Amino acid sequence: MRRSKYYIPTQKEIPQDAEIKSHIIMIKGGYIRKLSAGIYTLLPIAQKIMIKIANIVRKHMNNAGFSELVMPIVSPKELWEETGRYDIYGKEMMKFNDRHKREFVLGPTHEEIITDLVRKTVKSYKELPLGLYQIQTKFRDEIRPRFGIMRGREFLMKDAYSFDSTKEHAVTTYKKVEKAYNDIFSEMELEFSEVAAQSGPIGGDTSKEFMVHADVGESIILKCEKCGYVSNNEKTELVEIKNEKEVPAPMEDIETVNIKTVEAVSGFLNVNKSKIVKTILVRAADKFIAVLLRGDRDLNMDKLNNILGVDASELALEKDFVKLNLPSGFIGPFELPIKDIYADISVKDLCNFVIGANKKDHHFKNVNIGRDINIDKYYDLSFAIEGDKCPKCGGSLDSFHGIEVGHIFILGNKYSKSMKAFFVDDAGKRQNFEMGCYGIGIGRTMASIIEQKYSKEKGMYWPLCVAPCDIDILLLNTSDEALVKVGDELYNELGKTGIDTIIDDRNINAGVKFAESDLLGAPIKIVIGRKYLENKKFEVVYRKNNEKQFMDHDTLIKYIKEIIGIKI
RNA sequence: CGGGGUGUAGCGCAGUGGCUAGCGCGCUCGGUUCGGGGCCGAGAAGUCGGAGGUUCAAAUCCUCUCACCCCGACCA
Repeated sequence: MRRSKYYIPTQKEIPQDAEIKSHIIMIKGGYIRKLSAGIYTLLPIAQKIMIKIANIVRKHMNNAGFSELVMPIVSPKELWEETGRYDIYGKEMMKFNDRHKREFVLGPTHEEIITDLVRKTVKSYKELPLGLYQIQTKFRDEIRPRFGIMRGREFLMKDAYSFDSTKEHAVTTYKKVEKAYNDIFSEMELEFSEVAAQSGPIGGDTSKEFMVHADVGESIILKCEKCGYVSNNEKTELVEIKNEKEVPAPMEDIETVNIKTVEAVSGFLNVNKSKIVKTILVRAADKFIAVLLRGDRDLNMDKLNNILGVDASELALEKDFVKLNLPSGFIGPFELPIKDIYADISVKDLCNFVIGANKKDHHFKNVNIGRDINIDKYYDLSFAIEGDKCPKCGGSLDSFHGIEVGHIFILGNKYSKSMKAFFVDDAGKRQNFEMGCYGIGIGRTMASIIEQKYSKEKGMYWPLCVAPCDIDILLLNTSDEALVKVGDELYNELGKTGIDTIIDDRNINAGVKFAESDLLGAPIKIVIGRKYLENKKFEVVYRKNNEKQFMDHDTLIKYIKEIIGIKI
């Protein structure tokens, strides 16, 4: 295309609300425009990239035996009530009424819709396994959309669903998708990790996340340097958190006026946070429980919920403390009027520690388990952090940030059961489908590529398979007819071979063209300036390695075909 | 949802009671430059987020409201 006729509304200023690289580049480079919080228009170059990413995903999903369909974005409330997710999904789900006052939702995901479809159409084991996917807009009314399309409310997602006759077959399908995902992200030249993401009731290797390595990633990943075990910090199991043995000192009651937080207690008493045990009051299923954690550890609500066997629990509010007549900021396990106490393994073997005294403005010092308080069982309740022990081999865990671009999951019969989705097996018996679901954020993948491939010095580099165009010709001087002719001829010649070329034929400053070219990130950049007229050599940069070369016409064509050939 | 912040030209911002609201970038026109968002000149462009109030006088003070952004949602 000719840049003069193409729509790429760039801007020089960094938008006020853009914080991360990909967001800044996408706004400056004319990829996206915000319409409302978390809602964006995809402009032509972004749309081209999205289509290419989607097509790579399609190719590998098709290979894995899945068929593409498209489900409606709007679905009736009743379907969501069948699984109970109408309430569980809560405020994230955008709800509205039609003119007849019937209630509908904008699909945040499509398990219910696909299960409904399959239960109505698939009746026999002979039709299984069945794999279906769509590339569809999703809407989730996120609490806090941010980072441009990285965490938007409206976003494009590939979501796939599998239906198998047995658990074993479901695992086979799951493995196929796992392979497909590895191929997809590898093809896009992303550095990523496949990360364990589930330790709950289903257990085992039944859920994995695909994480693109990036400092701005919202997920924290732990990796064992010794055995290579990788997991999301939300899911990393902890077997042991070491505490030093000490000679017990006598317990003391200390006045701590208005000293409420671990931070404050630590400073006031001059003790390390790891020598404080915090008592967290949690409301779970209409009753209150207390959780004991070492002061430097954070409570992982997911782990707690799994242990309690509840879907959700929440921290007690100030009014709960009032109701229970507990002094907020000073509660502790000593004579606590809450009988359900869950202690984290970080508290085990801890000696001479500090706890709240259950008395306003008082803490106890030198508390010891067995002597002052009793704990008969320890649970794994905290987030793993760098330096913790690997649950597999005992090695040390390292941590880094990642962007979750894909998630694969074995669902079992959770949906097929609640929605009464059956098939008849080879023994003539009615069975629930064994399901799996598999997502990839298409827009988020695009943003992730920018996070990894853009640098201030070299500009953006889009891998050929996803690039908004293959070649970017910078025609620096449009008032020089001879040069214009050279540019046009090259542009037309490449166009005829089907190579996707853009030529910057605008009558503007060279600096602007270079700056915008760095934002566009076409893998091959060709510069035609006055220097060309001297020696008839094109300046060519392959952005992947940022190598600048000068070559004559025939060499250039050969070079381009070589590089583009890699793609085909 | 809690806390904080911001809304003034397309974008980034200045303007804390006083005349006709400014600056940079962008845009238009003219000139110049012609390999890293260049330079000179001229110009177009604003219901100062909205509503109400205080005042002789409001972008500026007050109330309400809307939108957007940031932090938090680990507090024991």
